[in-house]
Amino acid sequence: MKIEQATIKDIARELNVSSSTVSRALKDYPGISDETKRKVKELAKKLNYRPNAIALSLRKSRSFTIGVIIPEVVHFFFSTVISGIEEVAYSRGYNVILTQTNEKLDREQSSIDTMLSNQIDGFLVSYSKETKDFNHFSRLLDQGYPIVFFDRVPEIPNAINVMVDDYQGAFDAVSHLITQGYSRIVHLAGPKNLKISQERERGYRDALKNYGIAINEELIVECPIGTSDEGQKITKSLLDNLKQKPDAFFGNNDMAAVGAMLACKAAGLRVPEDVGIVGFSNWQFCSMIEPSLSSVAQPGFNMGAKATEMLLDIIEKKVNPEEVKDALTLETELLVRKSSVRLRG
Amino acid sequence: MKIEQATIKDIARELNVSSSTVSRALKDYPGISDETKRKVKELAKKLNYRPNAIALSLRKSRSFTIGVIIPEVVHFFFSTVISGIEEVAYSRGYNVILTQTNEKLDREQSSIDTMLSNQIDGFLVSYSKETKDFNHFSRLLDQGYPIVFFDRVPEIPNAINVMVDDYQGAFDAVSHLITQGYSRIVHLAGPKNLKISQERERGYRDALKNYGIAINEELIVECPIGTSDEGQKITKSLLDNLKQKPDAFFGNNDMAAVGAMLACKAAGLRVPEDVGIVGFSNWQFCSMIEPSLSSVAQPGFNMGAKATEMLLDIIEKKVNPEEVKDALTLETELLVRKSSVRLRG
DNA sequence: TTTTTTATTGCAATCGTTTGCGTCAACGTT
DNA sequence: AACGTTGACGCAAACGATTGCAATAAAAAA
Repeated sequence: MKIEQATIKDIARELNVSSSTVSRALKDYPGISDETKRKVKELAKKLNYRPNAIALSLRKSRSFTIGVIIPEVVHFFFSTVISGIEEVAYSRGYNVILTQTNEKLDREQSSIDTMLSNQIDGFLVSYSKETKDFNHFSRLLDQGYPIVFFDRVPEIPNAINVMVDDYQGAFDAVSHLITQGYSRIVHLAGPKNLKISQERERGYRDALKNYGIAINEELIVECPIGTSDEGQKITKSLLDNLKQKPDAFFGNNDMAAVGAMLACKAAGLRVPEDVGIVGFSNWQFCSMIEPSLSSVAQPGFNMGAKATEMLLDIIEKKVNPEEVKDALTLETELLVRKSSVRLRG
Repeated sequence: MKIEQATIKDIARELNVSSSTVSRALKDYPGISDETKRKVKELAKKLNYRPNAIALSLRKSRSFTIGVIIPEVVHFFFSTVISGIEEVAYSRGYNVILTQTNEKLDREQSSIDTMLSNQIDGFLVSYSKETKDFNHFSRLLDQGYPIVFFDRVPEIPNAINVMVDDYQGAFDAVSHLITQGYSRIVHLAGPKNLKISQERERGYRDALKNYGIAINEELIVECPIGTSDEGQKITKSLLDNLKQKPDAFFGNNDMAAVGAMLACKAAGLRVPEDVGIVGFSNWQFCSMIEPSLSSVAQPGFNMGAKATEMLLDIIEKKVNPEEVKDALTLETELLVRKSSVRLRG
């Protein structure tokens, strides 16, 4: 049988005082004699008293819990973000309740509902690929619920967004490929409705423009799923069908880039001599494959940490959400490895 | 300003009935007139009423929340486990609150404390590498708290454990290497205090014995950290120092195995012709590297799902913890890829 | 018409904690 | 001796929902 936790009432009864006294004694409120405080604390320790956070939540209409909504846990980038969130939340005394949407809108909706029921103090969200309409978030914002979006951020009024500089990251990656002498650069793009995909594509285009290279729309291919299989198939079909063979691939993510690498190898092309490849996200495996994959590192941990700091600051009213800059952009870092270097520095 | 949620009282006041009536009407209790039910439900919908789960928790001493304690989120295997946990918990109407210990015992302790404060209904835990003593868990079990351990499971009375058959997985992997003609097989072992490490080592030893190969203790090396860097360094020093060069590596995990692969390549050895390599866990990158890495697949999602099913069954008293088998072992699957095949099938 | 039944609803306690306000005795001041 | 202070504590309401036990009125039975 489950042994119930000792409560303030138990302590009060045992000591023949009122619960108010016990409560105040435990918190070192003035107006309680040292003698009483001593006795209360002693008994509390002996009974292994633990305040009931649920009762506290009810009283204060605060739960010291934040809700995290992400597309998928099994995703290196998101798992690093979670790690950052967890660290900050823990150190500031908050709990994290987590749900993954599996990229489904209805899961997103219902997760929000149960979190609201659970009186969470704020949301941290990266929305699903299915989400094209943001009314469910706007409504929450209007009602004054603190929300901080990260990575996948919506363009709606009053939203507070933490993201990486996808544009710059892509721009850097493609510029790097160009300076390495690659010029017919394929972009394995992401889903068009995600702002991050748009930004990365924009960075790709601008880098080409910047070096005076004409943009060939045939070289921009959407990879909606984002697996290495998909990248492999798409790359193969490009290699088979394009008259002008491409000589480099910039992947919207690392999985697609690896797919491209495998397809190139299978086609007898050497990486990086014949084909240069750069990915995005810097998954752990980038440095473990042969040749090692250059990639744009996103500061996942940092993003989670920053987003959480910001959310908690808003919750604790340390900052006014109206006054906070509506977007915080974190720097990416291009990690140049073997897959994209054919000139000696 | 945050707009407060409508409560039962709000509905009651508006309709000039008591809160009891509203409560019963909402739940279709008998003894409430259809007319009243209609009006209550209508207004509830209009006010966007959402039951306050906190109040409910307080009343019922149940929170419909389970606590998950894991070493690290950023770990492919654990993230798949989380995914499985999340799925089952969600579908059965439970919330998941998550903490990572970062392999620290004190984090483990304090996570348990805050979870207890939050009246969670049960624990799902995979303990930290620092944990050598299980009193904090035994105490909880004695008090009747439902706990299900997964992957890293303790050997304490009454514990309910879900694990993979590490022994068999290791046995299969090493047997496979032997039948491929490798015989001087190194085992890059895990931390000695983890049962999973012990089991994998036992599988390694028994496989060798089974084929009549003498066990050379020099070939069993502990890799306490478990990164690819560590694996690489250790492998290099083995290659440099052993008189009898090893011809295969069985890694306690994939990272160590990849490290071994890189070190071998760096030493001019060919994989799999000169050296065979098998890892453990089947991380995503296994199929993306060259040569692709053979590995023992652990059913992470399934493990998370099973453990959660079991925990919720206990919580909901669908099963009696005394009667449940104290251990559930899931099958592993050896995925043979290029890194360990030098004989044609 | 009186009594019994039935349908519908309200009261109040409960879960554990906090907190504004009141109480009461002991003490100090003039 | 009468008064004001002060120190130490208790009462009771509140947070939101549930639920056993009345309570009330209307309908049915006698």
